[in-house]
Amino acid sequence: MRAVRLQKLEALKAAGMRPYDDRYERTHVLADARQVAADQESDDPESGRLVSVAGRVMMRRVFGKLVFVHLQDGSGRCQVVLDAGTMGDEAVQQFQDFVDLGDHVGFEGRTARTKKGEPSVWASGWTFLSKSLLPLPEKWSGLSDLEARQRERYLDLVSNPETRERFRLRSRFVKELRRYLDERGFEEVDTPILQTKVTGALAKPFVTHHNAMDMRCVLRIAPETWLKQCVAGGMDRVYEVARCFRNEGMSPAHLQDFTMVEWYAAYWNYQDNMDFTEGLLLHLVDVLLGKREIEVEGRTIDFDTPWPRIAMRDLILRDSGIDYAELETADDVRQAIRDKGIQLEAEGVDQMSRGNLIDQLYKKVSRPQLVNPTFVTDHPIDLSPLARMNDQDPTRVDRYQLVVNGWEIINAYSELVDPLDQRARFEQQVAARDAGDEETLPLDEDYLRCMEHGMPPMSGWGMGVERVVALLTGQDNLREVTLFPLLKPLDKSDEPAAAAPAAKEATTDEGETMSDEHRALLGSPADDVDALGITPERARELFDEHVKTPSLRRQMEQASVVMGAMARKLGTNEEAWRLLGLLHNLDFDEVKEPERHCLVTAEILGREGVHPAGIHAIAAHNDKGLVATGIRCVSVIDHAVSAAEAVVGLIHAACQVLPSKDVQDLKVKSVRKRFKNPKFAANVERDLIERCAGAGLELEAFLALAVEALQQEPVSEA
RNA sequence: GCCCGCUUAGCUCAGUCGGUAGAGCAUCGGAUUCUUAAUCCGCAGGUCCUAGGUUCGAGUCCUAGAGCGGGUACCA
Repeated sequence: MRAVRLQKLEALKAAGMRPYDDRYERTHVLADARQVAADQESDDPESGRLVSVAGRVMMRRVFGKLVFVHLQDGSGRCQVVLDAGTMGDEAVQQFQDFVDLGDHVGFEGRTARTKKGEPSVWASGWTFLSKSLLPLPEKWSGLSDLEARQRERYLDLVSNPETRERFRLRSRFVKELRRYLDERGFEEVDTPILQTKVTGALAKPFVTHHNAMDMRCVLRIAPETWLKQCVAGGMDRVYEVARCFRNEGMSPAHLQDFTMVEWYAAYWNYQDNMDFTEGLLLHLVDVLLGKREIEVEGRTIDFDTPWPRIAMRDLILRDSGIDYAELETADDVRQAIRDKGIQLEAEGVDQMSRGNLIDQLYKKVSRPQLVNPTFVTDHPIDLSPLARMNDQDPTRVDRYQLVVNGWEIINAYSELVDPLDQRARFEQQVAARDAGDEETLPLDEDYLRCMEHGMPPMSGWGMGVERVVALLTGQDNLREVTLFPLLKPLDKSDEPAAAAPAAKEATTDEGETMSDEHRALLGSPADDVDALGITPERARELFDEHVKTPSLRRQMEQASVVMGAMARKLGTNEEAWRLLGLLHNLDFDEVKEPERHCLVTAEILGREGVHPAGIHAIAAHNDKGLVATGIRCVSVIDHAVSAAEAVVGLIHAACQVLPSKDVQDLKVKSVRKRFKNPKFAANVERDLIERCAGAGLELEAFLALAVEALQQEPVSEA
């Protein structure tokens, strides 16, 4: 079909037309042209307006020398009629010969109505604007495959009007929200997305690397603390439409890249906040929908105010019969939940803190029941490190969440502005982190300093834009209101797996020293791993258990340091790379046969559930034993492990010939010289070091990086 | 993470018990000056997601993998 269209493209060029024009002067958008045609007194083109319109050809019906075309632009659709009598045989014939569904075409003509009364433009001439080479989706069903609709959203937008409407509503929603806030004295600001600390929420961040500053950065998970600093600076009311990123599980109600609106207003508390919020959202619902009831998943949601305000304690008491105010410890709460026969699905219930248990209980028994907008207020203090403590009850905070249809739409509080209390809360967070809680806030001295300079009382909130828009448009999946959600690439050519078969092929006639079982253990290469699948603590235990020789221990620790430096340089997962360095020779003390070296490590790490790419990287560094059977360096990590493990040998040897034997006195230049001298430390495999190229580092830069890393983080032989 | 499901023509979808892979729309050729998912006649169009396996024979059965979706867990 594409070939046919390419032929047409050539043909129309040969006929002197331009397949891709640069502009077209429109007098009317299609919806307006159609309206003009509908409103005119006579059906007759003679009495119609002379107009020019443009759009995509969506449908065509041919009656010999009479052609009906449905044209679509951003405003809608309008029919265009071409007839030989008005336009001439040749122009109609050329249109027939050259134009396909999907092409963009401009028409001049007069507004009119057909004999059947359809408002139309009676064309007197047409202009080619853009040739399409690929066909549109089926005209009646449109594009329905969800994956295709996300990968090729433009086709979804062209062929499914309801999709177009949904995104139009999202756009209007944000515009109207801005207008509402602007009119009430809020200033819109922009705060950093790229930052050095995780602040403002409890979530795992995306980690990246700043090359010029050579430092770890994270993408923001919330703009909260920046906005409060704006208020401290005298911007009494601020807001931001903030793209935020959270590196957490995906679900219909969670995106990793999403839009949150936050605002803060000085001198308000959370009660003021609720009043304001009710007015704001009701206004948006009225303006955007023109009605206050909507249907989602067969349920009716009624936005009519006032919305109930229920304290979390009362809510849970109502729904489960448990009054957590009477339960002082986590164990008491756990017991009460068990006594009521309530089953919490969450993992780690046995270790959960009191606050977390209450939160889980709420999510289980109460939140799903909340269909109409409801303010859930007065949360336990330990889940709200940035919220103001309640004056009467120090175990809870002045906070609310707005829940609609079981979704948390808004999270708000009277902000904590007491620097001493804030510091204590941060310290609790740090303690929780030390106790193993992964999602805690780090102590933020910059923010505390701002607070110590004085912050006015204030209240504000964060609202998930996608969630609200999904609600208003009756969608149950946030991807339906995200134009281009993240999808895995389909193009297999750029995946590392494509390179692996080549390595396999090259070795078919070589010795088979490895069993299939072993081969299976060795994993598959990948440029990076999100998580190695082993904790640092466990890696250290394995290290202590298997590696006894002091020099080997030193060598592995140094390799770990170098791997860490490489990861920072390359912007990859530093922790995983460090662990690979630490574990790469795990079996060296225990395995005597060189060809079995790494296989035992692979077995051990396989049992520990280590990421296959990591096992592959370690296995690939024993080129003496395993290269014959096909395990060789393919990915970035593979090359990095080899280069790191070899370079520490060279550096150690170079240190030994220094008078002080101290790495601090080692010069990069001398390491470079030693490298070039094959007689120096002859058993250090230079070709392994050169694998740094495969990790994207030039030799000289890599040597410097390794030396500096070991100087900054010396490893003693103990 | 774990569990379940889906993947067939450009699009929307059938495909029986394991026995020559189908329809509609779109495309291509033909008829048609008032259609509204036009109609009528005809042609063409396939990596049945990928790789293995079982079988005389696999879209169909088995194994592994990929993409997507759903559920569940995690998630201010």
